[in-house]
Amino acid sequence: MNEKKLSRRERLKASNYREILEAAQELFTANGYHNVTMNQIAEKAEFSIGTLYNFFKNKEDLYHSLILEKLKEFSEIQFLTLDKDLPVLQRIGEFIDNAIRFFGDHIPFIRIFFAETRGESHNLRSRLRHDARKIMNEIDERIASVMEEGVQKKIFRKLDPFHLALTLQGICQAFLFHSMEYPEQYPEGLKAEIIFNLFTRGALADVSNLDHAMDAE
Amino acid sequence: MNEKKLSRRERLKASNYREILEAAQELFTANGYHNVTMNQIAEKAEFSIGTLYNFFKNKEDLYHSLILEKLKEFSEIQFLTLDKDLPVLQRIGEFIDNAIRFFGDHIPFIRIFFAETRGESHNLRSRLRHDARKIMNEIDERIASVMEEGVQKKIFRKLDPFHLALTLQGICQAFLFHSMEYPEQYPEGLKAEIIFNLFTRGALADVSNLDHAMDAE
Amino acid sequence: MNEKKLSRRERLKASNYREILEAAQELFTANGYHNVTMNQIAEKAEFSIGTLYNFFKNKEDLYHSLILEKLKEFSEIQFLTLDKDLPVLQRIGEFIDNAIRFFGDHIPFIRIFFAETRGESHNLRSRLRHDARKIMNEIDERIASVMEEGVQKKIFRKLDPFHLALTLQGICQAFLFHSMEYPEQYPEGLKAEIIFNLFTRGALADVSNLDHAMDAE
Amino acid sequence: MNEKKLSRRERLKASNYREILEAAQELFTANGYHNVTMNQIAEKAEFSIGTLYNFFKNKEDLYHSLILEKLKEFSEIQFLTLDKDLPVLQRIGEFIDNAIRFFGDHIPFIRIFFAETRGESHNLRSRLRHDARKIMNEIDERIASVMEEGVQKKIFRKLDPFHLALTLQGICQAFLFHSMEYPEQYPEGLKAEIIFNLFTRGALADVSNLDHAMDAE
DNA sequence: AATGAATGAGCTTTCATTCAT
DNA sequence: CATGAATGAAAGCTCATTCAT
Repeated sequence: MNEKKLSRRERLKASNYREILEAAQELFTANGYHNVTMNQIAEKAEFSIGTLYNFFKNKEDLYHSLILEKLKEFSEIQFLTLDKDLPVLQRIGEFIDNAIRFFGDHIPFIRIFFAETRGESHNLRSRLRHDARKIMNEIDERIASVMEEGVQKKIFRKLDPFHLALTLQGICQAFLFHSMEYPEQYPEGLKAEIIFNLFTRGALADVSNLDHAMDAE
Repeated sequence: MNEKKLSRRERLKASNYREILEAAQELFTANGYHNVTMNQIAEKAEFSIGTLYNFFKNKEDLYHSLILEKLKEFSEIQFLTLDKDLPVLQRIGEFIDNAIRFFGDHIPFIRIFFAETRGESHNLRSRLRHDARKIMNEIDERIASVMEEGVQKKIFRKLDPFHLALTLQGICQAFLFHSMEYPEQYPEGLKAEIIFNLFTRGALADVSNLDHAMDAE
Repeated sequence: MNEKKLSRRERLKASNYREILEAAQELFTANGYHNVTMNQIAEKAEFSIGTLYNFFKNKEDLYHSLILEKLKEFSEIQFLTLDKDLPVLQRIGEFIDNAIRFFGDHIPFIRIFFAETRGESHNLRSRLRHDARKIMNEIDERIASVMEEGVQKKIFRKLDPFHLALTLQGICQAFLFHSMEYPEQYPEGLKAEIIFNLFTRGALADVSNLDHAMDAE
Repeated sequence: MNEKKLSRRERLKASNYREILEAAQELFTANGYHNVTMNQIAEKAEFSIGTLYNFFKNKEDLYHSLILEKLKEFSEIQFLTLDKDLPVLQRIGEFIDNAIRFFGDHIPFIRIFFAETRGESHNLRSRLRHDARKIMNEIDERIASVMEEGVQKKIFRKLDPFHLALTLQGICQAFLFHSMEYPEQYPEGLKAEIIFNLFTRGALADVSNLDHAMDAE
């Protein structure tokens, strides 16, 4: 009984925490970190400012928590996929699927996400940078190990597995960004096969003929 | 004589303009838009604040001018290359070279650049977003037309040329970002051949065998 | 039985009261009124904030209670001494002893004490000011009456007894403050004799020669 | 002409600086540091808040400047007096006069002054503490050297000159405080002779008879 | 009684921008 | 044109206090 009571309080607290983060996410993704005030978040979450500061040390901390939470969610999904007992190429196909689906569901978030892990992020936010990078690296490393598996099984060419991982991530992100900026060009959604095809087979029509293609036309 | 005088004035004006932009660039790349004050820029450029406001309507305008200037510089370099009278693959090779070199020379700028073209950039800066995206699109379109040329010449597989352009850009950026975050992994600089190789030939060892590879291992 | 229960409760209550005040004293003396939060006091006292507000109307009230408690303690000690059946000069000697000992035991408290009875203490705290001053005045008056006794017994010169009281207090406080700021100059503790000597005999070597001393050297 | 122009600007600036400090002094002395807001000071000084922050780094800095300015003023007056080519006792007499007059003119300031040099002053204000104490110490040392002169000239008893200095300061301050709290008791102002008399001659009627007085009555 | 999450008025401080000189 | 002191809206954050449990 006592436990139940405690649990209810804790559940309430956790629920409030989530509500604040959700309100913050909406505002941050819509306006960017610097263009959102704590008052706005409080208002949207229907709490007082003081309550925000009971949950988070400061604005940075709130932001930090928000980004890392989403990133971890993404990371867990991808780890589950990459760890599956499936052929290498199928795992990679699923990885691409996941990326498209996850960011499709969080399209506006992708911007804030990249603003943090790639773009402007300085001074005080260096810890976030560090933490976010760590998670991203873990994902990259995990893809790389799948790539290595592919190389050893002679499915992939004998290339640096990490380079393969970067390539996959790069193509995914380029398509994601473009579909985000011009959603009208992808009426039925971004197709994972396109990315998969480009990643696996490359651009060339006739690989055996590369030298010739380079010199003369 | 009058003309000379005006010309001298104009040269001076242009030089002051450049000095302000340079001071701003250093500060913005080091600290990010929101963490740089107009006073700091004025101080670094050795002008008074009032003078900054004679050159630029406001802080946004200054930032806007700075980003677009750099972006145009990059765009011009790439257009010159893509317009050259060279085989398709060589133009693409040079394009990769240019990207690596340009961002290598402006490494800290790359962050602010992507913050604008990809990540957080909102509200008031929507015009900058629009303008920057326009330039980026022009580059993408120009690459796409080169890709199309490659497809028509049967050098490239029969794929959407714009998808090929996105793929190339994606791989370039993935490597650039990674080399920026972990410069120690690229002691002799990022190699254009790696990117070229991955873009053109893809990951697979034996393309003819794809179906088999997907199903069983 | 009922009485016993109540009594136990009351004892508990009184003990809690004391614990809160002690925690508050440590924090206030270390950081000053404005730099201590009710939360800090609650934490240090190992109670919840709510409990603090069951004992004290508000922060002012807590502070008020704390200061007056200490002041009364001091006052009681000095009254006991000044009321003793001893020669005037011995009572004064003991008074000095007490002052040194009391503030020696409560060195950090002396600061907060003087901040209240002398320095900054305004607006809302005017009642505390009034109450504290009342106690201090009672002490001063009591010393003055001892001084008057001394004057009547021709031990002291025919001076205003209250002036004598002020003089004694002034010398005591000057030495106390100095020893507080520079404790290293008083390795064996502040000596009551020094104060006693200065108070009773003054600075002059040859009192009869005062006029001469003033004019020529 | 150019010089005149500059001078006018500088004079204006200095005058604004003084106006802000004066407004601050009035408010601080009336309400204490923590009960005065920067907005109030700005309003009273008839400037915007921003202007306050052009003159002072922050609230602490403003306060710091104010206290030290007054303290230096007092210090200079007393140094001039103590350095005069006059008999020791006359210099001390003038010192007392000065103290009474200075604090008489700045009666409300005395409170804030002692709150700083004696009472509550913590954390961030430790530098002010240090600076203020330094000035006070310089005064004390200067008095002590005058006292030493008096001892060497056999005007004063063979006592520690610094103790004599402390005694003088203590008596002065006790009277000042009391006259501040109960101004109605000093209709014609505090008399310097009283302090001088008590300091020089002490309380005892018959010094030669001290031992007897201590034991019996 | 005891708790501690929620409150929100009110504080200090920043900084883009203006404009008289 | 150049200057830079003055501006003041608006931000982040604190903390005494309340009250449902």
